[in-house]
Amino acid sequence: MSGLRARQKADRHRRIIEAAAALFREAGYEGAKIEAIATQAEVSIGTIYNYYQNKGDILGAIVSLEVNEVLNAGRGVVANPPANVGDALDTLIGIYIEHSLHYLSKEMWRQAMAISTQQPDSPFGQAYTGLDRDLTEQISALIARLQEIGLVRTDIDGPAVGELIFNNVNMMFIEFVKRDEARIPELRAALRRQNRILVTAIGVD
Amino acid sequence: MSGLRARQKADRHRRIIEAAAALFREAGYEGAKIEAIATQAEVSIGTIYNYYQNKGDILGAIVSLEVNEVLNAGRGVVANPPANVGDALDTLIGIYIEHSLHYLSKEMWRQAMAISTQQPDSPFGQAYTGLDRDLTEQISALIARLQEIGLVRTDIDGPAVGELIFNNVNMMFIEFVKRDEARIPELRAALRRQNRILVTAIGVD
DNA sequence: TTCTAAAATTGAGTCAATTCTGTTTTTGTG
DNA sequence: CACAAAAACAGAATTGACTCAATTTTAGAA
Repeated sequence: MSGLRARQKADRHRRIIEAAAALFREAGYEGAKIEAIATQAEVSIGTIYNYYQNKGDILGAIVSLEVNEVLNAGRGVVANPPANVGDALDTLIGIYIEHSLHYLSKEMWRQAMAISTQQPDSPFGQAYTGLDRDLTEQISALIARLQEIGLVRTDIDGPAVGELIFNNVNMMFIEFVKRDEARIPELRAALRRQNRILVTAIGVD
Repeated sequence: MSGLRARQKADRHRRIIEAAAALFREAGYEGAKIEAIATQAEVSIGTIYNYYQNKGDILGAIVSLEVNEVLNAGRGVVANPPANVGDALDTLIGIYIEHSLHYLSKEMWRQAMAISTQQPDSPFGQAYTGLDRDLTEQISALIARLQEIGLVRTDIDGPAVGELIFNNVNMMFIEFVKRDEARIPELRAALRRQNRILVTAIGVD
């Protein structure tokens, strides 16, 4: 049977993640001591390190859950985009931004981003890079879809536009999480203003 | 006299920075122990923490030196840009990128970027945000200059274009320092390809 | 059921950043 | 030239992430 051991393992994974997520929210990333996570998850410190390479990887697991939800929500927009380039971009980006603080606080995002640049080769660092790539591709897919529909000129460099847009969104999002007082509506407005330039450049006349 | 104390202070600052810069390069950021920096700078551990709030701030001081050099070098291009929008952008961005690894290794950049997102309110975090803003403004200034010369349409949103370009450059640079095997020529080529879209959008016909 | 190898768990111990408190140096005043 | 207050220094003590050797649990063969 692959039963007992596998079940216990999955259960411990879940308990660790839940305990960590709760403590990260309550006490912040640094404030959540490994010992406290271990106690709350009812495992020992050593066990946590058997499941995750380091504290950052625990946060990484939580971030992946969130970003994958965002990607999923984005699929709907790519399949059925609003009939206008500006609105299409705004809708997709809006989904990214509105979902982003569902499970993760700004402080958790800051930590996650920091770890992913600090240790790009760690499991989490690579996963994070992969998620960024998936998001970029989703934007590129939207551009391609808009080309099919005839809303975007077919002679533009789609992938390059996708990268440009994602990089800008990502950087704006980084600045957003760096300032606790920054608000979502202002972020979206700034992005619309920036994207307007691209919309006129790539839209059919 | 405000002499002795101030002179010793400046001297200690310099010794700490020099020791840290040398050790960061040799051993990497994590590998450079505070104790070793203290020994090499001929001060005690406590004194280092009297001068800098934490290890990250020491790195921050070094990064500021580098970025300020880059900004300085950029001024020349803004004052006298090449007579072509694509080349002007490429020249300014080229200066940024080529200077970037002069004093700082990729590993040091990664750490610096990580710390600036992790602790946006620390002295270094704020300084880093300020440097980013200065770079954005320099790009916007170049756009404005190109508008004066008549190379860029005057009906476009200059500041928004500046932000868009800088955010993209910055994000590409982050990805560049995250991969040790990434090379400068490829980075610059990718940026040219992305900027081409904007160049056609904002250039006069 | 009993036994053995493999897998998983445990928590005391290690290591390095940061803090804290007592000591020394500098300054400026009488 | 003392001397007291302020500033700076020193390094031992603290703290918390992470390691590792010893122990416990599980799987499955006999």
